[in-house]
Amino acid sequence: MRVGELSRRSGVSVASIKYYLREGLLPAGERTSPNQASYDDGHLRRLRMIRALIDVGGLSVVATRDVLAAVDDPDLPLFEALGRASGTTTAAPVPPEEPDEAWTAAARMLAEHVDERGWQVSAENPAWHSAVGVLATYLRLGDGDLARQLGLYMRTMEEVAEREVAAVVERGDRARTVEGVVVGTVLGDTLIAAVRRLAQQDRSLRLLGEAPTHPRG
Amino acid sequence: MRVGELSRRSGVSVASIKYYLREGLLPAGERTSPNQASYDDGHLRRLRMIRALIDVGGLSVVATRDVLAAVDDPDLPLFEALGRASGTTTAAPVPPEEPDEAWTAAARMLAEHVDERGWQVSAENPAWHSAVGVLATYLRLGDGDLARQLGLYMRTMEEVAEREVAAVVERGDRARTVEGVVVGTVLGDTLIAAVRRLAQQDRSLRLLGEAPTHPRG
DNA sequence: GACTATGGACAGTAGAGCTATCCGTACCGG
DNA sequence: CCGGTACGGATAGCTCTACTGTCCATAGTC
Repeated sequence: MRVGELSRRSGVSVASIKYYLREGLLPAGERTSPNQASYDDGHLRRLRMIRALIDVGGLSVVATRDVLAAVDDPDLPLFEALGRASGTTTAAPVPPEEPDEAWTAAARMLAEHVDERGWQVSAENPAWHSAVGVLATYLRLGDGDLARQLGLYMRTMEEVAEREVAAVVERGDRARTVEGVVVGTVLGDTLIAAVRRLAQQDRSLRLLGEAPTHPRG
Repeated sequence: MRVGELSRRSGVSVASIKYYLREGLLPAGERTSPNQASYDDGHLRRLRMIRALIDVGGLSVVATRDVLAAVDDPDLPLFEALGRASGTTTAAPVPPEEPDEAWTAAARMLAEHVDERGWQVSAENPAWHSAVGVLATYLRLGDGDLARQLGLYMRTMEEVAEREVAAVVERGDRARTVEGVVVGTVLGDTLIAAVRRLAQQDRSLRLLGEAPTHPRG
């Protein structure tokens, strides 16, 4: 198919498709003549992924390109590719330019919890810095209430990750698997956040007795 | 204190403070003369919250303003204020302009799970649309793997919310409580996402036997 | 052969989030 | 009370992101 059809079928404007091609998010089409090209279902698929990562996952164009590059690299271990999606989540706090008191305390706290659960994680995992940064921010803001929930979050996310990884193991095709994992990881953040809000509304209703303004349905 | 000290103590430039004042994120200082004002620890606190919500929580300036307005409104029920923070998370997918097949299927799926767990949530909760949007996106992208994890996410988030709400119940001061809840909710998303990444690395290591490139320490 | 579509290059745009400048007044040390 | 710095308020400007529009020469299409 040509670019017009790709645009119609994906709902993405031709101008934007050209932009994604320029920025390296979308591979070039197959040349049919020195200045003509044709695209296939792979391009359509990729385009839909791009929009999902940007619109739903909230990634920037650059972050999306990097994630997709990791997906495309067949030499990258599966969860290394996933790791590339790590640094791409919602705003990572400032890097440890000069670790202040809060940062140090936060790092110690995380390390203790991780050791306690026996997790094997690398310090290079951007998620590590991200977690420490959030913890440090919360400590700076006052009481360590969020910090006290860290154990809870780790316990529940361990179960979540266990099942997510298990679901991946029983697969064949590497390319499709990686795609699914990356999308699941990035979109999963948004889904989990939304589900958390729903759960909070339900629980607050039960525990605080506050009535919802409009029942669903 | 005057604006210079506020700037020094918060690490936010005077220009940015003026900007936040203009945009209504930060209340005006107390007038000491027709064109002079003084700020207190409340302003400093608020300023730190603003930076946390923007830098760590990833909220936009406008979203931050709205969340803070809800925090300041003493008539708003506690978890109604929290609900205001809902629409502010990472990128909500397109509103249901014209509910296509995927959207309808996603909505049905969510409704079934919610009914199954007996959650009481309102359709006005922006998190509802957000969840449906993510689910629909995943369905459009291909297999419904993420969708199959929905039950897992709901089960685990129910436990998380249960404990978060319980932690809030045992409090007194409304203003501080709301602040803590909002910060905990928004920053919690980032923390949970980071912890999920760490857990995924650990579990993938155990289940897939992929060695981390650099062990922590 | 007229007409539309295309690839490629590049300039332009809109919005977000600041940042800089200016002005007239206020505070502060000497 | 005088010079210098700080302040508040208003407005203009800047940087970055994510497109969008225009142009041109060539390709495909009826």
